[in-house]
Amino acid sequence: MTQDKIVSNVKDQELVKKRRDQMIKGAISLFKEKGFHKTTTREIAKASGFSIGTLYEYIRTKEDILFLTVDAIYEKVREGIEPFFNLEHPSEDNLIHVIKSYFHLVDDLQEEILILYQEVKSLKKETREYVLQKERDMVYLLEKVILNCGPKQLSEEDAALLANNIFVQGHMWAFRRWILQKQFTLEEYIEKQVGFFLKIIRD
Amino acid sequence: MTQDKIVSNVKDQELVKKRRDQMIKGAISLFKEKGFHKTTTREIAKASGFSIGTLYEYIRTKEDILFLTVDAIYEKVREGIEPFFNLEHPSEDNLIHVIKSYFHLVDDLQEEILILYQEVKSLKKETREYVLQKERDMVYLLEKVILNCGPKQLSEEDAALLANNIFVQGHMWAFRRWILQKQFTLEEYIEKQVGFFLKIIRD
Amino acid sequence: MTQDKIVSNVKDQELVKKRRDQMIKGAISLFKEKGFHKTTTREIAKASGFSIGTLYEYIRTKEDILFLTVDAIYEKVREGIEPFFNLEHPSEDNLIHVIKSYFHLVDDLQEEILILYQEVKSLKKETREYVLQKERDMVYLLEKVILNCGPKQLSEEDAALLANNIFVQGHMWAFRRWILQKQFTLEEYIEKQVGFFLKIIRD
Amino acid sequence: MTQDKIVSNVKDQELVKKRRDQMIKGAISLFKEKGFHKTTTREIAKASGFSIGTLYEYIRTKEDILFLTVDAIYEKVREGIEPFFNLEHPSEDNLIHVIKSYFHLVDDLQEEILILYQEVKSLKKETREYVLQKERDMVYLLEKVILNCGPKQLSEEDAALLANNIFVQGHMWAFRRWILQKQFTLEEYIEKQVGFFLKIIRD
DNA sequence: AATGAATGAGGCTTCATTCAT
DNA sequence: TATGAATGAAGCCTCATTCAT
Repeated sequence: MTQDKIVSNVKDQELVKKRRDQMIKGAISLFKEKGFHKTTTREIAKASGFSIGTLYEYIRTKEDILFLTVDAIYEKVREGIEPFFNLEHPSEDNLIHVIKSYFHLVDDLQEEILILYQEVKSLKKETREYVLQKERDMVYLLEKVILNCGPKQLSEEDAALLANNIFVQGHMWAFRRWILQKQFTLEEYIEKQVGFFLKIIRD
Repeated sequence: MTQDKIVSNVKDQELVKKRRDQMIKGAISLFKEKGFHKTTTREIAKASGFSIGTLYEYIRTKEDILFLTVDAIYEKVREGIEPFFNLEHPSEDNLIHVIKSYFHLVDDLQEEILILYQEVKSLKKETREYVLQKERDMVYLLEKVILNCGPKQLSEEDAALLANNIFVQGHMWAFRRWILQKQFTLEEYIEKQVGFFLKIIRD
Repeated sequence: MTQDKIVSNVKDQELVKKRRDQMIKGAISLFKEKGFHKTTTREIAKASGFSIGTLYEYIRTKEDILFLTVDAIYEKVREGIEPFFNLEHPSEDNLIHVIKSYFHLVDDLQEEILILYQEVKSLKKETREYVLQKERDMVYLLEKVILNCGPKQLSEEDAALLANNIFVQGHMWAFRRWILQKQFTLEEYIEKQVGFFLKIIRD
Repeated sequence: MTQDKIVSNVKDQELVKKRRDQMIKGAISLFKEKGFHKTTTREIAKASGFSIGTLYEYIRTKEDILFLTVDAIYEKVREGIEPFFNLEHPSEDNLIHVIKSYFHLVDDLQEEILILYQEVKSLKKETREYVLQKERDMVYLLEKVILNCGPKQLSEEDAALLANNIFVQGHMWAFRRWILQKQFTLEEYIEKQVGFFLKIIRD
């Protein structure tokens, strides 16, 4: 489990979980506003509702907070999509439904997505690898559905690339909102992107 | 002109240009490695080949360096694509040529693209707007070509969205290289993405 | 209260008072020696008996230290005179006693007085106004006594000017010591100035 | 001569005088505004009408500028009073005339006087002694006149102290203007102070 | 477990002075 | 003589982390 990767002085595992959740919530709201580097540990402690001393009872370094935060965001995304996958009975309909749901999810988590794009680089190699694996897992899931439910049989490679495209097209709704959200509503955006996608996989 | 937005103590404009170019070169190589926040002004001065005092003769604050750097990257991209546009005689062939050239360019500028994704947020509103306008201009150019040379007439909105998709598909070659470059060579990636694109614009 | 005008990170108000008092003591001894501008914050921290980090837990900027210091000096002066005023029963005797005590006080606080003359200008408008008001209050007190106990009735304006003269004649014992203390002992100086003063207020 | 105490690279003595006069004029206006320490050598060069390089052709260190400036102010004061002394035929009338003229002079030179009070301390011992001697000389002159023209014979010591009082009462019109100039016009101030002075020396 | 005062390395920036032209 | 670009020591301040209570 993710949180086990971070050492805490406190023994009570439930408490650790609770405090870290407070911490993540505080950190996300601060990182949205000013980014990881411009946010101080004191600010995080305050936003989490406890003292700087307490903060350090539950983590070792500031980077630990970034890791917990980034990981939590990936979990939010995963939790937000997984329920929509019908892995037993894949179908184009289900695929489209998954994609649309994913785009709605990204719209909800815009700022969180931005944090990923800006701060993952600041993680050290090992933890970065760990969180990127989560992304890989999700892409792989989507790839499988694409592969199995297209009307026409796609190559694995095409499916893999299309899965990546979909993922990034979701993200770009967040990180290019300064241009996209001026021109499209979310629904328009979804319709168009799904439309393009269908042209590719059909026929 | 961009550099006029940053105040320098030095009067000789040629020298200012020269020193700032040294600076940008040094900064890019450092930002690639460790990002803006973890790079110190002293390191930038050293990498630029002059003293910290000299550095501050040519800028006012560290953020000025980020602005100059980000702006220079956008210029590199612009200079790298513009020559390929044949605006007098738009054609599908030219469009495909532009797109392929752009993907090759992105491959060359991978690290620079990453800097954009990670650090533009650290610019203050005004300068951020300024550089984003450059991106908008490029997208608009591509949009026009897409609009005029499709075999089938596209709507302006479709063209706009497709232009954005192309741009981001370029970038993602850089920012998702941990996943894409494991599965595809650059040429394969280009072939596939262009193939998808053609499916969309050709009926 | 004065110290409330300066923000501290530390919550314990007693501790804030204690640390700031250490700070003021250290700062005064340094400012006496080399003035505000030539004294570094590190020197002040060291002279105060704590680290630079701790120093900044109790103030926001170097100028805050100057304000605290200047204000403390004004307080020293006020505390040094006020007890001598017999406001219920004003009399020439009491007036003379006050003046003499004040001159002795100035002799004790020579260096501190010099700090006022040299550094108050470096305070920003608002805080400068604040400390000058303390001086005004003291002058006004003296003015009242002069007005009420002269053998001959003085005009308010004469009393006001005489109060200022007395105050400055005290200060000048400090800031012109290079000339006055070569020619007079403190007692001689007091006798003469008081003598002159009496000539003015008596007929 | 004063300026000989400061070394210059330039040989032409007339030029040295000219450039230094420009420099003093620039420096005074800057010191009035922001004080010696907050004024940079670059600003002084600019206000003087030449480059930082040229500035350093005429002085050795920033402190040299302070010395030249302070000395020039003392000279202004001296030149402003001396003509009024009638040393051959001392008289009370002449004395009063001198004092009044001096008070008017101080009114003209208020800001310059403030510079003296705030910055003389920043001179190194030797140069400080040098300029203070100029003040001593002026006081001594006044002392002699007081001694010789009183209706009643004063002691040398009384005369010396009165001379100092007059001098400082002039200065205080400048350095306590925040309180005095709210209550008195210059003429009222002069009348009152001269009135007090006459009460002391007559009778 | 929780607190928050203390620490000091290190970052950004300024500016007096020099020196090649 | 005049210029102004270059220098780097040094100043102010921040902030991640520790530790005694």
